[in-house]
Amino acid sequence: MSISPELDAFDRAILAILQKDNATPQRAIGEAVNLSAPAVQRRIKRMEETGIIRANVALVDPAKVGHPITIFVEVEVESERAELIDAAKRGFAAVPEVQQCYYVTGEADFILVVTVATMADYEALTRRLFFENNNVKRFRTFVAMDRVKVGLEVPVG
Amino acid sequence: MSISPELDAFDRAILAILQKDNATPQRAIGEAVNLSAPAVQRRIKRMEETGIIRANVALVDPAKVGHPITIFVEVEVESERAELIDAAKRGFAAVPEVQQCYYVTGEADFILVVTVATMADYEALTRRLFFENNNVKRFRTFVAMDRVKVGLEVPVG
DNA sequence: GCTTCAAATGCAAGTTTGTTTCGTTTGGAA
DNA sequence: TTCCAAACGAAACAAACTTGCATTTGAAGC
Repeated sequence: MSISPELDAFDRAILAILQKDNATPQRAIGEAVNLSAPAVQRRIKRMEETGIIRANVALVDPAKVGHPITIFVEVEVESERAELIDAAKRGFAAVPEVQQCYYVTGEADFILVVTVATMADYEALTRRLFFENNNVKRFRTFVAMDRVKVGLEVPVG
Repeated sequence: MSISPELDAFDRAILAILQKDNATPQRAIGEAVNLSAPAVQRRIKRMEETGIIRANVALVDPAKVGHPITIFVEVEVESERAELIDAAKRGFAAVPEVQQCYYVTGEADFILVVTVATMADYEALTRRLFFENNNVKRFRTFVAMDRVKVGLEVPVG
């Protein structure tokens, strides 16, 4: 499929702006990178089509919508049989409170980022996701006291 | 400061849409939630002003811009003196490759999410951030083999 | 029960932004 | 040098956002 569409300096400059604020008018982007608005528009469209831009989204402050608690969970599984791992991936990904889920090497198998309203909710979630799951050997919990830096920005410079 | 401006069902429905795609026309949002476009626009504006919506951004596929490797790092510090912790927070947050940084309870003090082009880059980063930092006692690395679910979406239902 | 007032709404006009068209330029390859 | 494909900018066009205004709604006070 994708013929790795080789980004030039214009594309990178545009991405840097859009990763900070994708509501920036194309005219303004154009002025910033020395390109006309249509040129900017065509490049953005192409990057969306090729999947370089995965999505355009609003970032919501979790605390202000009733989810003040962010938690990291390291999960260790019993068996790494492909079939069971896939099931675990699907299971974790399907839970809205699980914001992020990574399958990792090292002393754990999965790392989850979870957002909840109360510790009671987290406790209920652990029961559902871990205690009632035969393939989960053990898990470790890290509660965030400070979300020092939160984002999904990728350096493009 | 903010007198938590109490979200109603309309606001939540709008947020749910914007967290998936903030390029959705306000008219379309209006149809989905049974409100006129101006009403939608005013609610969005208010949520942006009150900080419920933190930002509007494009999500970029790291692999397609030359950062195919995502790594989690658990960092343990020597001293938890407020001054040193603050310095660590500032130091981590200032690094572009550090996409996320949380100060946590538990067996570690910080958890970082790092995005790099090569393991050599990561190795160089560890030298800079950890080995050359007297307050870092130890760190553990987890390399992501699969980014099962990646986002910052917060449940609002 | 009636009045009042603040907040939110919808419609319609006005403005900004996004998109398409089209002719031109640019950089390579034949 | 010629040719061709890709990308560009200016301008016309379409769509979306924004504002003003009159109306509705709901709760508090009389």
